[in-house]
Amino acid sequence: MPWRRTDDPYRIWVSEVMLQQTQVKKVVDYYERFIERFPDVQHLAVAPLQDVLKVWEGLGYYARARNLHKAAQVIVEELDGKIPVDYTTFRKLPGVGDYSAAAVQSIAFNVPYAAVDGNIKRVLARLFLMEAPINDAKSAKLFQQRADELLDRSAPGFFNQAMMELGATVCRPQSPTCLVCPVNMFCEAFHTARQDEFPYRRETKPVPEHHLAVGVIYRDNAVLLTQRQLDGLLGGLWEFPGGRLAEGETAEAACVRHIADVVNLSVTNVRSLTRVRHAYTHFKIVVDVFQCDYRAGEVVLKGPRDAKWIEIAALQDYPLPRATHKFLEKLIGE
DNA sequence: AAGTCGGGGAT
DNA sequence: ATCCCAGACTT
Repeated sequence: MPWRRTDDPYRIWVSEVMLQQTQVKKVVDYYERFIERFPDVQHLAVAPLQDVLKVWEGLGYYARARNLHKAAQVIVEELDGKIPVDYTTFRKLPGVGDYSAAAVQSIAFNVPYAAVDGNIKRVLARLFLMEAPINDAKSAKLFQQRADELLDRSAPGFFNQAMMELGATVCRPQSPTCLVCPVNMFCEAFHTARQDEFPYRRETKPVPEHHLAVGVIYRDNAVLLTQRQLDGLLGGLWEFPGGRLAEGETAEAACVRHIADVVNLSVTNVRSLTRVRHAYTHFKIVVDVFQCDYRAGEVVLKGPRDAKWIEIAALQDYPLPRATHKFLEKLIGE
């Protein structure tokens, strides 16, 4: 991992933010490109948010990028441009929670805080037969206490990384390889052959599926792209206008209706392009994509933060959601 | 304490 | 299909 070969606290911080709820393999390329484009906290602080989102495009949880950007500005403006060597100060920065504060402070500065992430909770649950569900907020304090007790205060960064590495490679969710585990002699689950029962999890709820219709509106050689508000789902990313189907409504009718509602345009020659599916954390979507031609009206936004007519070739300059990328190729092929 | 917020690899 | 990932923030 490239962030293991540096002692630059900025780089270690960036890696820890990217690694939130994201697997190492996925992060590596994004990390390399991010560091190349924003090599230090000053470069990140002065960069336009759109540039940061473009580099983050496809990594998900875009609030991480917005918070990282904002935190960099706070560091430059209020903290002398240096990552604070202090847990409490660093923890106050936007996007820095208990885990990231402990990880960065311990790995970059050798400050003795125990990090607790998903991997470590699983390792602890098995080591001590902890029945607290690892996906329940009520369990957090218990796992933190166990981690605090176990922490090697002479080498906290090394210890935290070793615990996570153990969880990622040996003490895996399914089929842990206990026979080659370096700490199996300490593990209560292994001693009682109950490693497959742990960790406990609280039940998760089924996710609903929504049906959407969006329209690619052509006018001269351009199409209309709208930007989402900065807060909420996919904040700051660009997309084609559309929305959910009403009860009993056809996708085509919903497309025309939402275009009238969201950007105040009337369109004509509506033709179906394709259908894509995508899964978010709390719901799934089926999106019917239409192409259509501008007929009349002036763009007035209800919902989006901004809108622009752009040429198809310029789409690659904008941060777009994965669901949009799923039909972009068909659009360019036209 | 529960809900929101992406995307993809592993199984 | 389902799980779950080097979580943080809002309500």
